[in-house]
Amino acid sequence: MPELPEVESILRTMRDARPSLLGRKIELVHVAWEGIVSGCSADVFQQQLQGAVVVTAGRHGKYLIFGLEGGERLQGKRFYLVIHLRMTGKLSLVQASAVLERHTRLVVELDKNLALQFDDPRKFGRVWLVDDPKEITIRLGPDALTVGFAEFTTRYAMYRRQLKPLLLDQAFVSGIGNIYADESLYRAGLHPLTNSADLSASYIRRLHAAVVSILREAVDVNGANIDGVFKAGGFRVSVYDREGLPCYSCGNTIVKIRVAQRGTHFCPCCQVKL
DNA sequence: CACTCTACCTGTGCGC
DNA sequence: TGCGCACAGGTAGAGT
Repeated sequence: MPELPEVESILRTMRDARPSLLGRKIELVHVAWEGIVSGCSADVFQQQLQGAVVVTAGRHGKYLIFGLEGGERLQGKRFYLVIHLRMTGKLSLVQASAVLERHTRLVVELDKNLALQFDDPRKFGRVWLVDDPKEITIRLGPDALTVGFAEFTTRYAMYRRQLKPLLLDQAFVSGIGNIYADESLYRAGLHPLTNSADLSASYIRRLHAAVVSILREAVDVNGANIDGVFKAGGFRVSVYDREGLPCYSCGNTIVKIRVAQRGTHFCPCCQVKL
């Protein structure tokens, strides 16, 4: 269940660790399951990737964005490989000789005897080739890890809806998933069913601070966790998946409800409905 | 705009 | 032990 911190962790591994994905030339592309490719056919995807060099690596919300140059697509012009891991996707930089796993959907073979391998048991993950990453990110709000208070407030004012689905809405702010939505609301002391229009300015500030601090802390502990076992990484959850267990703060029992078809966990004592 | 529901998928873990 | 089924959740899209 990669959310923003897990994707950031993968990005840092690919970009900053040795060996790095940056500078690698794509030699061969093997699409093991065609449904993974969005926006063009698997054949076109393979042809256009082959020969290109990875020159940049970035992220917006839960989307990984790799800049490419060379190859057969629009000679001389940079283009982009965009990857979304959705629920169960796992991306790793492996030795080219690595044995495919049962749920390997895509292998991008690189020079230096490396390969980028995309495993995904549930086939929810997707990859795109685009001329401009905005084709994907135009629909997304600002990245939740770095969004400032002013922009957060401006965008917040565009909606009046329950806080839980608002936080999950990638058009509002991008990168928050079910786990960190619940954790952010707990830290902010806000009930998930509270309507966004009912928050005072100080509560909006508190919500922003909660979101950003939770994500930063999660990024920090995942950064220490290099071997690709993610889930919630080293982050210690306070409410998520803790139904029936005592709240760390007040000792009352954590409750689970369904909000917008999602499991939603909160402390009925610490989280007030305004 | 807000909301609800469905589809996409398969591994897991429960009740019986 | 095994069967059936609800459940997990990110996103798109359709419908109210």
